[in-house]
Amino acid sequence: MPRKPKERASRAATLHDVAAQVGVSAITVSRALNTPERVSEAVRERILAAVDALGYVPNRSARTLVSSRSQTVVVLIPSLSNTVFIDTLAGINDVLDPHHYQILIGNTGYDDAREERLLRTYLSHAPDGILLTGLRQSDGMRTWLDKLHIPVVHMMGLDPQAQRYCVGFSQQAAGAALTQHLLQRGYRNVAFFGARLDERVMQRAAGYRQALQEAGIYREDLEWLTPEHSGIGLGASMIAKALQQRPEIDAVFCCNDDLALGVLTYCQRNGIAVPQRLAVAGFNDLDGAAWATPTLTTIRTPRYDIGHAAASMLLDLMSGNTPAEPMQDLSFTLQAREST
Amino acid sequence: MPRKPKERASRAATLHDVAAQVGVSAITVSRALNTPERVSEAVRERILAAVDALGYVPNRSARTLVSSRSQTVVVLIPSLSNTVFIDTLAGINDVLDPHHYQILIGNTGYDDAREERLLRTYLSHAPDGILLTGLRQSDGMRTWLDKLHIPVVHMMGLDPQAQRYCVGFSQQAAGAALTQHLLQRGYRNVAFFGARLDERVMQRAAGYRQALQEAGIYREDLEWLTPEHSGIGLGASMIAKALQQRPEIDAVFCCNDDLALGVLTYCQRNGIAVPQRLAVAGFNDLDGAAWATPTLTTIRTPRYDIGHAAASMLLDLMSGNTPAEPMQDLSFTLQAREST
DNA sequence: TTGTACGCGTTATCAA
DNA sequence: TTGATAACGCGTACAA
Repeated sequence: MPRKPKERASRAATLHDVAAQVGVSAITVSRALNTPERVSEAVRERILAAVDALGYVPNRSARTLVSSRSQTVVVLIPSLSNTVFIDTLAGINDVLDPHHYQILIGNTGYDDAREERLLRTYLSHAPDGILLTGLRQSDGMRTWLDKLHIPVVHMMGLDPQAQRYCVGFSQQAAGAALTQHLLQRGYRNVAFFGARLDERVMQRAAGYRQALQEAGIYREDLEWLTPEHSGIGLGASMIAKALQQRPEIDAVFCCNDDLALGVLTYCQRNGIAVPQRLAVAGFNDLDGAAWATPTLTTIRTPRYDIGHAAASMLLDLMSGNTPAEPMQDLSFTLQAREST
Repeated sequence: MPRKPKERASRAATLHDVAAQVGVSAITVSRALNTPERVSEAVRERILAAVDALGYVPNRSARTLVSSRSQTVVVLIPSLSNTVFIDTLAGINDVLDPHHYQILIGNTGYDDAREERLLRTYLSHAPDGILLTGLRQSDGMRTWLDKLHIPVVHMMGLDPQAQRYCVGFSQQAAGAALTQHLLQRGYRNVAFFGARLDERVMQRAAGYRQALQEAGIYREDLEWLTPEHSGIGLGASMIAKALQQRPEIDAVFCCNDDLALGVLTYCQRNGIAVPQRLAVAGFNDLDGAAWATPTLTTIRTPRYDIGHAAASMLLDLMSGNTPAEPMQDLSFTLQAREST
């Protein structure tokens, strides 16, 4: 049955509206917009004029429905207020934007249940690909993902079994490297401050333990772990408590720079000499680390590159290719500064 | 003609697949998921089991297409690495999430052309509502928006003509208030540091000028404006240059806290006494302001509340209601601390 | 409570 | 270069 145009109050213009105005068929308008070279220049110009005049905007839902390609990538990250993931997003965007992929950002809030809920919701957009943070997704998520045959790349960490596509670096190796640096500098009572205790923090803690155990001086009672959200204030209160409970500590490995900046502030306000009385190290090398007083020793993480490489790998997978290397280790750099 | 199911390799499960498995019609499955109370419990349970077994995920495109409601809201912000907008997003999310609206985040990068491009792209999702940052959208954007009859709420600033829906506070009044605070403290040669020079920064500058002009001591040559991106490093280099060019300045109004923290760092490293030799003030009251040495005087901005209120207003508009108050002034607070 | 018929706006396919 | 036709997967309207 031929289409009979409905007389609704004022709906958005469609391809048919543009086609009617120009006096061509809808498919010609579609081609004028998507494959302009396949439409004569005269017609094309009249079509583009009509598109402007009517304020026509293509309807992505219709396109997705019929072409079964959404040109959409879902990215799940734990937090929007953490520079690390924003930098990663920038890398992702720089790769996908030129290819006209839309990015749907999901903020999991470091919450596994929420991550699973978000994923299910976002799957309804029929994304062409998915980028996930970390590798500790629940079995439920794995099941959904396996059924849908949508390419997935994991960011930040590495898969010990190398069974999934992933781009990142060894958080544990980085934790060990930073701890060894402290040991080399002569510190013996090295504390570890961990907040939020997500996958990556716990891997850094594992690296810390490993290095101290190898040196034969690991002590469980020099670890302060809290599920609280990280922040400068938290770092300040943690060092206050730690110095009271274990005054012998002479160095602190903070699981991120925010905590470390809090420790530095506390030391400055309380006349604790850094790095003489206490060495302080952070993780990530945020903007503030190089500007702190004293400047902060930390681990520089390749987060922009991780986003960039993960998106590139995903692009490859979405084109039906198999990446040569399913696991990319982008490594890290020890940034030694005044605080140690 | 009745639908004939295609035999494709392995597509995602559809309502029909679930229906076939259970032995009911597709519409019954649809009802079981959307209005469960209208389906008998026995059938519903079998349907839910089949949904799980098949890994069925509803197709949003199809739903949007047929119902002409996308349950989607587009939010355009200038930057993801600025805490201000992340906090705003949190407020938006807390309102829209419970109503099952999806948020599409567009990052304009403080670029008007990019904002317009992004908007056009995102309009293809047929959003039910739009949240924009600021009020300086191009004429092109206004035209598109007017044609589509999609509710729009502007965030952060206020419309002088009160012709558009907006939630924010007067950036100019805040700039004036902070400047008056410096004058009250006895500072006379008050400099202004502006970076990136977006709409809001220029309004703060206008407030700064207004206050100094009212005091009869405005000097054009104490303004340092740069289109560069803001940052701690930039603040440090700006104060270095300013002190060299105009050694008489005794206070600095930085257009945001990042610049101000850079100024503080520079002063600390160069033995410049704050606030005795130089007063320093920022804008926004970020986490670091209260932890700086000395603590930083700044303007606390209600950014979470702005997001919350803007989303609430949009929700109202999307339901077809007309908000009682089209313009909400959420005001600001002067946070006086040690640096002044 | 359940089902049938139809169309949402677009593109793939095939034909002219 | 252009067009006719048929889907894509779902919800609305109506019927049983």
